[in-house]
Amino acid sequence: MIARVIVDLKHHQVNRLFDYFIPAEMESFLQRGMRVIVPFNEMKRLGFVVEIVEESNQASKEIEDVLDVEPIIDDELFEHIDLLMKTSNITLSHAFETVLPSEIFIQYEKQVICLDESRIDQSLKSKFNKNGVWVLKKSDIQYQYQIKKLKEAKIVETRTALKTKAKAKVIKTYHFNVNHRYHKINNNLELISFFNNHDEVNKADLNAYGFSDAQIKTLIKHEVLQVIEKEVIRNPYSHIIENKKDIKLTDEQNKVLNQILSKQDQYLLKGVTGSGKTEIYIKLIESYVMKGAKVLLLVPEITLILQMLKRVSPYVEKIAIYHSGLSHGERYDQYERIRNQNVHLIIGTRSAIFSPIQNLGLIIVDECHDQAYIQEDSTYYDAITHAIKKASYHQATLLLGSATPSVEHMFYALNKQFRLVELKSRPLNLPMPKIEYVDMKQELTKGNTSIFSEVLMQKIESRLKNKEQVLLLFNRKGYAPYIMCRQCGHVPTCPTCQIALTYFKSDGLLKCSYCHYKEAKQLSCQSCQSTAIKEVGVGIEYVEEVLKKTFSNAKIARMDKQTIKTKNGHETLIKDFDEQAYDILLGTQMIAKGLDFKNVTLSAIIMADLSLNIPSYTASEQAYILFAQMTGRSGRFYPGEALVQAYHLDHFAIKSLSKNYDAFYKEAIHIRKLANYAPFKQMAKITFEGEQYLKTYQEAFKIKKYLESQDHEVLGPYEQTLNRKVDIYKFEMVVKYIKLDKSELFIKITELMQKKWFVRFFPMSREI
DNA sequence: AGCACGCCGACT
DNA sequence: GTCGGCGTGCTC
Repeated sequence: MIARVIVDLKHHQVNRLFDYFIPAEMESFLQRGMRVIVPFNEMKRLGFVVEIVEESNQASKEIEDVLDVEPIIDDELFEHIDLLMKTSNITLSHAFETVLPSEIFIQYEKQVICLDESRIDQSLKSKFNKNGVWVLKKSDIQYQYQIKKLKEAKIVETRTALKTKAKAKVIKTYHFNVNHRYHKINNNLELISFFNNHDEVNKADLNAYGFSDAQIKTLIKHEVLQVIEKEVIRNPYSHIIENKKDIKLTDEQNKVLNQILSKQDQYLLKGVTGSGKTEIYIKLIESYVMKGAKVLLLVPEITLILQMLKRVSPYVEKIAIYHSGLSHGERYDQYERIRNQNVHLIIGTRSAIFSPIQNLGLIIVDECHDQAYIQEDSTYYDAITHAIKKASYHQATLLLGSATPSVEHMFYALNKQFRLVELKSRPLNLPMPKIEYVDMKQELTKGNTSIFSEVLMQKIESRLKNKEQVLLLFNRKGYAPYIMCRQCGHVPTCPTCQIALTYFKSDGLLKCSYCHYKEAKQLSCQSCQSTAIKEVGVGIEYVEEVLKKTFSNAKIARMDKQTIKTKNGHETLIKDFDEQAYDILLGTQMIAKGLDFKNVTLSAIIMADLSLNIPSYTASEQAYILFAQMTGRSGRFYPGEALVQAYHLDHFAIKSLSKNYDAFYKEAIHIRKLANYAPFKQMAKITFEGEQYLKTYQEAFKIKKYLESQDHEVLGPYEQTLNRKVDIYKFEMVVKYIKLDKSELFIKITELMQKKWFVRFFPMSREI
């Protein structure tokens, strides 16, 4: 028998199946989806069995080891892998890596084993540990020649050692054996009496009561104490204890709940901000758990998991948490709990969509408009697309929830791909916040040069007086978007991206917003040594400064990437603001995400224009979502107001805020239709990288011609200069299509990859 | 991606 | 003759 194996190496040149003989003793239990260790070109590697076949003329080596008792990849996961491979041109190894937790992968360690210590050069002796093993580090490459010589002389040998990243955590507990036959037991009467009151005791407790390790050891030796090993779950959120409150649904909420419960289907729940979507989630979860089905609840960000957990935990007994921020050990435990069907509810971020849930009845995707459901780095995927797949696979109900669905999801709902259910009002008869606009052009003619309009200042003042809270959005990081020398006009730029560096006052740094480049801000100009350096434009740090000057008696907090850097920084800030340790919370777009503050009665957007000037066809949609979510933070428990300051108030993303989502959608979908953007045409970006300018352009052009011959519209290729690597030229094009045969395109791309071009296909729209 | 091998040039 | 750098070719 032959196993067809994908080897854990992420490169297009080895992106195919390799055949291995299955040793007779493995034949009975080896299955598709299991992890194996295989010899591969002078090394040992982890592999995944994708297929088992009778014969192959390719195989020449045997599988060395099988790591699993049960397949770690089931049929469902293979389908997700398949979908990933059809979405963008990644390697199979990338796909496996994406759907599996990193803990089930293996770390490879190259070891040099000493065979004859006496013949090893003095200078190398310190490299070996006391067992005569030298673990090679990256920096040890310089010794490769010496090692080779030693190997030839049979003084050392090398091997690949494999290490797991996480294991089950085991604690030992001690149990008193009444049937022991230890005659000197009377020396330990104290200990015995201790066990009269305690059944199972762990070592730390025994030590704490004054029993020494030596004492314990002796008693174990004479079988007075029995050791019981127990696996324990590392629980990252064990400190959450919340009280159960009775949830009373409004008539509108009840109607929606019953609609969703009545039929297994895929729903889009559109409910205005503060309409109580979470209460519906809780009722749904309770109902499914009662039926014995499992529920998966996705939220866009790690920080929202805690909030959701606080809300949901009183109603569900066994909850697993799954996200990328867990430690190896924690994630391993949560993964095993899910696999062993030991939980009712899984709360997680986008990667949780791949968790191995059996008997799944319901998937909820909260704030489904959020871009965070799309992973854009090495492996592109849209968790919502996979949620649809997962729901179909399990015949589970899917519920996408948002106050502001993406234009595409709304379009699909209106075209019956999702069943649309709506919540149009807030409970407790609370009105939606009243929206007011301020034209900053007029503010200037009135003689107010501040970034705060007079109306806004008055409104903040009155909130401070009434001990109510204010949320302010200013969506630009740092202190100033760039700095300039007034003597010679020099602007510090990023050496790789060639764009102006953003100035961060609190760290005294200049940072590039495209790559990770940063440098210290100098007191004098690097070009002419003048000290007349001026900040140009405003960022959130500057706004904070002005705010503190203007309202010197108010307690003001700032929330952006910089201020929440510390662990729990975000959590602490939210908690403090909620407990009214601050009057005003100023933040970038992160303050608009899913927060529920009782005492906020004013939310304001300063310089709304900042969010509109992004070069993407979804810019207006993203801006509207941000604004609507932001204004929706106000007046959740007491009537509230919202204020929008901008220069271009006539933009529809701003104008429709005072109307409703449907007004925005109508305008947005009209523009999409006119410009042939998604959802009317699907869109994708293809990037080409190569060492030669002209050749790379030509190869890109060939692909363009090919796509055009298939009647697809192609924009570009145009050169990309931003964030370009040294000596690598980059071209980019956008293809618009209705139905694209990607497998044929990917084959062409793969051919280019083999010829040392680097080509990537990124979806820009969601295909459903 | 990661490994060995082979060629080349520099340095005893 | 040795050592290290880099390009090339292969992986069941």
